[in-house]
Amino acid sequence: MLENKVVTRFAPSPTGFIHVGNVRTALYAWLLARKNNGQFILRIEDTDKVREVEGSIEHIKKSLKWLGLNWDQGPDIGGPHAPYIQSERLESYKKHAKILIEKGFAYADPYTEEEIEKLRKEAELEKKPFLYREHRPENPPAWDGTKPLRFKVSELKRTVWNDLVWGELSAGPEALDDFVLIKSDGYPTYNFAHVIDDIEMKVTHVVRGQEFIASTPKFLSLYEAFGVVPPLFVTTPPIMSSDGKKKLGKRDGAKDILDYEKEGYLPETMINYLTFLGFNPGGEKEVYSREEIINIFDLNKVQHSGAQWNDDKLNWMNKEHMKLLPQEEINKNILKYLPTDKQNSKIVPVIFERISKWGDIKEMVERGEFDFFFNAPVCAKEKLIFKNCSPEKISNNLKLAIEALKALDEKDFDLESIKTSLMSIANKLDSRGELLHPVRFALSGLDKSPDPFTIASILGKNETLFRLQKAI
RNA sequence: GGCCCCAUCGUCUAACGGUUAGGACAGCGGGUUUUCAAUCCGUCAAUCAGAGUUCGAUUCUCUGUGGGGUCACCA
Repeated sequence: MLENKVVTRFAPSPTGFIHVGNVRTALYAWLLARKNNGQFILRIEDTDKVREVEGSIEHIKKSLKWLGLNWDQGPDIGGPHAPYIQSERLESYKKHAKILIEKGFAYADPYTEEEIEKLRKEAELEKKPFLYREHRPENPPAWDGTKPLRFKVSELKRTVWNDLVWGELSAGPEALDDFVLIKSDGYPTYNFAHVIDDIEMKVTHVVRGQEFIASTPKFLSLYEAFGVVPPLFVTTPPIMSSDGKKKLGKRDGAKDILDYEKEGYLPETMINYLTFLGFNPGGEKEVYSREEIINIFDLNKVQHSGAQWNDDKLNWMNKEHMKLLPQEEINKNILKYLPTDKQNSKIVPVIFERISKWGDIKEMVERGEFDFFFNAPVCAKEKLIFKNCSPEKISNNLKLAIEALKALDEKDFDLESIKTSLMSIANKLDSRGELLHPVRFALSGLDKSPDPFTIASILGKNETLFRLQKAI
């Protein structure tokens, strides 16, 4: 029973942050595990000590936690196949390397890096693909750990395998070569380590990006050498950058996933958006909760081609998810992004309808878009004028507004009453703007602002009358 | 360049071989309570090309074209 459980993993290398491309692969692996009540493993692939970046592991864990991609086995929490950090599993790789040597599937590489580079250049000049196995040494030295250990391809054949997303895939014999298993520094290569780990950790579904399709024949030849049935492969399509048509990567400006948290996107949005970038369950619904996504997720409906990243759609989707939040949650978040001197709960609804992510509030505050709620604006005279009305007419209209508003009781000074009151005057004019524009501008001092009724209801009776009077 | 993969509106995508090729984002136009935002309504917009199979092809086959991936002691 337990043996049939779906086991997936996310295996990042600690070379910095993870971006949306990495996250989506992790997400699909997580969804697959959750959908099948399986196990999701977090494994750290730190076999390249040169590229390793301090603090990456914590940063990656923080990213996954923010997104809610919880793992069942991994660093810190452990599990039946601990440790989950490759640099702590070197003994295991060594053990498996020896098995391969004994079986005649591995040998020490006697060449220096320079010599190999030379052979590679020669092949390039002849316009032939470089294959190490064509230069395989006849009598390789015993492996003492100081030379790279290479896999020995035994059978050159066409490799055919099945992928749960793409269906049947294949590659010719040129995809098979004597690749390095253990580097001269003693660390295993990705090609070797991840296969050993996947075997030992009983991973059933290897979810990975399509950049690994080309090297799959190598992985399969390794499984074969060990006499182990390979796991199922689940290959995800790439996410393309929004401008060009390149696969999104750090070099093309892919952002740290935690930047999206800083900008005020909801984790639910990222999950929803990323799932649907390369997957669609059919139907017209697009906004889904995390639980709904787990239910509808289906490998058969994963796309095969790359999908361009689109910030507009992401923003739209984030707004949709924000609308689903309970009111208290919205209030709390908006107040969190407002400086202490501007934390007026009355302006919360006004702010909410103008943002698509919490971080927008910060920018609006920086642009001073809310200052008029707290300090009376200085109004340029000519801007009070609506179209080609005379100053006298505007002044007179403002007086009418003041009288009408004065008539309202302080307790009734709410949005509806103000609107009714002012509209009854405005409707009698040639154009409503002759009244509404100057009132709005007198209250806000801005070309773009909320409507006059809303502003007045927030400012309150006294302040509203004061500003209108001042404008006259 | 070799090998592998992919191809529907600008973008993300839907469509048992039979639909006026649908939806969403963006764009554009309009309504609502001046403007902006929000919201509602409307609108523009696609099957890469050419053969073949078929009564019928977005869908199946082949070729071409275009795009992507990969060819490390990186993962």
